[in-house]
Amino acid sequence: MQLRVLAREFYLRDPVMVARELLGRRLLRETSAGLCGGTIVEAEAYLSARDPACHASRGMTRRNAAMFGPPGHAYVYMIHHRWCLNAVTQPEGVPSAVLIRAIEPIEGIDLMQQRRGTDIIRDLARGPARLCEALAVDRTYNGWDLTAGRELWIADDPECNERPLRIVRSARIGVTSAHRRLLRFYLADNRFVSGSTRRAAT
DNA sequence: CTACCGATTGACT
DNA sequence: GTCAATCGGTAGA
Repeated sequence: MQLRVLAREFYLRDPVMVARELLGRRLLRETSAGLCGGTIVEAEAYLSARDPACHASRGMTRRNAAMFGPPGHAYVYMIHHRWCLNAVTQPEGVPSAVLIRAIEPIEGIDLMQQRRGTDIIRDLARGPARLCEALAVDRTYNGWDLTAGRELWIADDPECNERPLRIVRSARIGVTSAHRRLLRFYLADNRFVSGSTRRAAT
């Protein structure tokens, strides 16, 4: 089954909308070692200048420059010596993005097990840094065009689009500022979601 | 140059 | 549930 690559227009929108709609889509990675990837089950929105938790809220630096670039490209950053993957949203110059926090492994599970050093499928890509390790994503993919449909891309999943997804909204994980904002989205009752699966009180 | 911090994880109580 | 590891990015001298 051929999965259709998500086009630039998908990302040319508010990051909240993009975060919600990335759930159920397929994140894929291909190297000489083979194809791997899975269904996105958890994502967070980071909202440009007015969001203190957004890396770009205090202007452009060498690190966050990709966030100011065109939508549909990757923003890869390091935190606590581990890599995390974002998809840049909104028009060029508006530094917003969606952090992809977890996938449910589907393709190339053996390859991901090898990269992660564990056989436990639930631990392969549950959390943004584990996800990057499983997919062999590092800073060389900062700025990568996710709409190119090779090496690292996101595709539609017809099966997931057929049925309505049960999406839960909560506060973002590890974010100390702007805790009132509920900008994390995940699939209800999915074992591959990281962190707390409690809804934030409204 | 040095000092501090963090969108995390894995180990441990 | 708690907590330390560990180092690139950033700000500041």
